[in-house]
Amino acid sequence: MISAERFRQIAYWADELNGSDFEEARRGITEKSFTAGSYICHKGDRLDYWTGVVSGLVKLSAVTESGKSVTLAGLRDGGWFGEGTVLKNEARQYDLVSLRDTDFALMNRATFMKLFETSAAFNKILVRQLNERLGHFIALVEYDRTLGATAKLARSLAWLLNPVLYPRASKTLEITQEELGLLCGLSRQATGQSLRQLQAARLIDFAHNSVQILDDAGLRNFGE
DNA sequence: TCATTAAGCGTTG
DNA sequence: CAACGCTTAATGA
Repeated sequence: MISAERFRQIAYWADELNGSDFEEARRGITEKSFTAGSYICHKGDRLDYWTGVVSGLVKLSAVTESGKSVTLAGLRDGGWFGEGTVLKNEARQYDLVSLRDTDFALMNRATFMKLFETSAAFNKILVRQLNERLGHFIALVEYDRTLGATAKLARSLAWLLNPVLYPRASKTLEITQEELGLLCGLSRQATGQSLRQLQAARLIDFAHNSVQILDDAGLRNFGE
């Protein structure tokens, strides 16, 4: 269980819930840490929690038939995920890997289902998240086939700044080029090169350990 | 063949 | 000391 203050810190949606729902949610959440490089879960595992990334960086990936790993999404601090899996009460369909030391907030399934069945505000939060993620996965279909390296990077960056999934996110990301490469399926040097291209196009700026987004619409539409 | 990558190394913040 | 840029040899479409 966590304090009300802590709850507000780690869940951007906390204050959308009314008093009793707020309490219900708060009581159902615990925190857990993972070190860099560890698997939070593999495909097929059960993970019966709605999960928030408090701090750190997480990769959501799948393994193709040919055996290579494909990243489906990156999750940064402030993001909440797994609502689809908890709702359907099924095993995870993807691998979840922490790219750095990461702290998670976990809402247990009983709490999640109770809120789902009784709280309109909670449903509103869920629908908003699911809808946004649907858009992400649709974009992903063309992503791998048609887009070049720089466009891939541009889309990944745009998603890490998604205002619905990360309403509190600043325009500056603290992330290394290697981590960024892991997230969008690029090597370190390809990532660096693409960053320079996006900078030349005035869509971003970057320095050691950080990327600043200057034009999110431009990033989303890059390469069209 | 041409493009991309992992590995190593010197430099930088 | 970790992150970055650059070179090189290997790899693969």
